[in-house]
Amino acid sequence: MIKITFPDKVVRSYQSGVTGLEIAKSISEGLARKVLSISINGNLKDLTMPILEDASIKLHTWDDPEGKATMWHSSAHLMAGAIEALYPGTKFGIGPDVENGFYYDIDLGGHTLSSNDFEKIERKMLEMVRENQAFVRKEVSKEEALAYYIDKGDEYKVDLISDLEPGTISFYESGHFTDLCRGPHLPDTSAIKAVKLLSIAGAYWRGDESRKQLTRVYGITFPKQKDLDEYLLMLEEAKKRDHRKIGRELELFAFSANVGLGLPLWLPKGAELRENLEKFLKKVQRKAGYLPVITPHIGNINLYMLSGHYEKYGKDSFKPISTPAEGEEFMLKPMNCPHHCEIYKTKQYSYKDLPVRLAEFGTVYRYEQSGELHGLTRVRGFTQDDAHIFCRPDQVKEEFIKVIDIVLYIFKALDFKDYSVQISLRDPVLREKYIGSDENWDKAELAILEATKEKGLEARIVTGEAAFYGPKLDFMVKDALGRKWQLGTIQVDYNLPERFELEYIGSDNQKHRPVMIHRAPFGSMERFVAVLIEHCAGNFPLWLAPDKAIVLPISDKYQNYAKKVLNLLNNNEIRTLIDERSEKTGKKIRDAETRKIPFMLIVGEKEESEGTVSVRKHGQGDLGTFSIDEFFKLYQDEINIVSEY
RNA sequence: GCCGAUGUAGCUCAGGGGUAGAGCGUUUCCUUGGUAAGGAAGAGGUCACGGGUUCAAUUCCCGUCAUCGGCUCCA
Repeated sequence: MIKITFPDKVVRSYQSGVTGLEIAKSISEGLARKVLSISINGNLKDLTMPILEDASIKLHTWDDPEGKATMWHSSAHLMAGAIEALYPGTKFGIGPDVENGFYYDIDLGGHTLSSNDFEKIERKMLEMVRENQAFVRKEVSKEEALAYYIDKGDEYKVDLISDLEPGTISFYESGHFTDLCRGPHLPDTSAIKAVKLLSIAGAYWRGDESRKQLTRVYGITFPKQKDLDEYLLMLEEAKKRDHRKIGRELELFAFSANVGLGLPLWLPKGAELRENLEKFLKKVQRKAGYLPVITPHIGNINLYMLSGHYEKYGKDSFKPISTPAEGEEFMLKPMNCPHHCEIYKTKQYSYKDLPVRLAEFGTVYRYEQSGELHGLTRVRGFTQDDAHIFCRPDQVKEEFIKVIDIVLYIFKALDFKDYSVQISLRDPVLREKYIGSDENWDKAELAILEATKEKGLEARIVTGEAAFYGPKLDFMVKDALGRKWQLGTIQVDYNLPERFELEYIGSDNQKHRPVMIHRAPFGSMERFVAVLIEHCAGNFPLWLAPDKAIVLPISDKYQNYAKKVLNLLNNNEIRTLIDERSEKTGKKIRDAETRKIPFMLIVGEKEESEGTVSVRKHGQGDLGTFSIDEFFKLYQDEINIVSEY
């Protein structure tokens, strides 16, 4: 007998060799029907795996991330089996579960697959589900595994196995399909009730652009048809929050082929929104001791050669601009850092002067690959809410923490709760990707790790994602469809100060090198606004909304009074519109609601005679009648909701 | 840049080898109405662009461009 400990600390005895499925059955038949996989001592395993020793377990159902993962991983095998049956000779790369479903990378030889083929594959998958195929684990030696795939002619699997340590390798067999796989899997396909293939894409083998491109098929499965229906409905709803759609509907921004790809045009309402955000951050930065600077949109090519940016990114930039002077070339500014370094160099600093914090809403231009452009989130011309902090080595941690505080304050003010934090360090192998000494890199990375720890931030550490001059701390927020975008970024840099020979005079009367912190709490105005739009679905908080109110006269007879109200509000810095059309009030309200204008002020005979307005709040309905002064108070109370930094 | 899909009015979309439709929006007129759509008439299209097949192409084929979903990249 062995002792099995459940998550609630209850301990029960079972025969040695009992399986997760048998344990589930011993609890209830209902659980046995729902259970998908098991964690044994914290390791995710097959339900059919015999448990031979005392263990702590947790049974996973669809309600757990682990249960979903098992279901989707098995579904990837199911799909691969269906594709192999339909397209014999297909070679298989990898097929993991992902956040929403699964994919499989396949090589169909000369055949091409398109979304028109999805239905056929889905039908085949469901057919295989009805056969109730079991997932059977087999363990073989590395040699046997290699022999199997060499014989099958699947070079991708051979490639994968070759990288594995010698020893036992597991295969999973379901129906006629056998796959190299660590597992775990469902006991059989019976839990899979609804199948939907979602999209098709090219994906480079092992994520390497120089290697062959495989066909990646994305899909998702559910234990109930209803769950699939709900998921598809959720996707439809998410599309309604798309910033590109709302940006057009609310007249915030646009693109023009004549102006150029990825070069956003900020329309009047979008510009107002952006300025509100800029004003907000400028106020915060003024309090935090930042000094505004302004630098040109172009810079001599030598500046970027000095910084190292040209060597690293020159070929991916807009081409240099030639001038009438022989051999003279300028670049469109791809980043602000070198300019700010030059500003630092215009005077001599004492250690007592540091830190110096230079801030600029700096517009930069980067020639992003055409396939990468995406609404406002990935563009070729954008404005960074940039600043560079030049400080003494002993000030790095404190300054870094202060920047984290600004980022967190902004996220709080905008109600961004669902963000993740990532620490990007250098790749210790590909040393040539970076400039500067290992000693400086170690110092910079340590500073970030310490500051993050001190702030209690739960950060994911990723090696190889650092900028070429220093490690980063990034704040990522998801868009409506769950795609992660990097917004706020903070970077520690010991290298550019060396390249630019930046100095300050220390208390020892000697020259010392300052440390530079690059930081942009929004990241860029474009991307931040995009994510903000998707976050609030265009229903901006009052302090950000481009237009605050609209006056709706009930009929033409009250136009004069309506205009009086309009002027009164506009003269009091409340951006207000008026709807003078000869339309019914219901229509005017409907249109104002659609335009997501925070306040609707309805005026008719009653209001004119009393000198009042009837207030309707966007999304909330009628608030009743207010004198103008009462409305001002209502407005001020709401606009002051943002707490002070 | 690469893979796949898509491209018809300002927007959302239908149609289909015989040169084009709806709703919303817009314009004009009527209507002067109290909390999410009043009525009528009109204007608006090189059916993305360039080739090819055909008596005839917006429709079929090829190419280009753009957009969308991914991959790669992201200072």
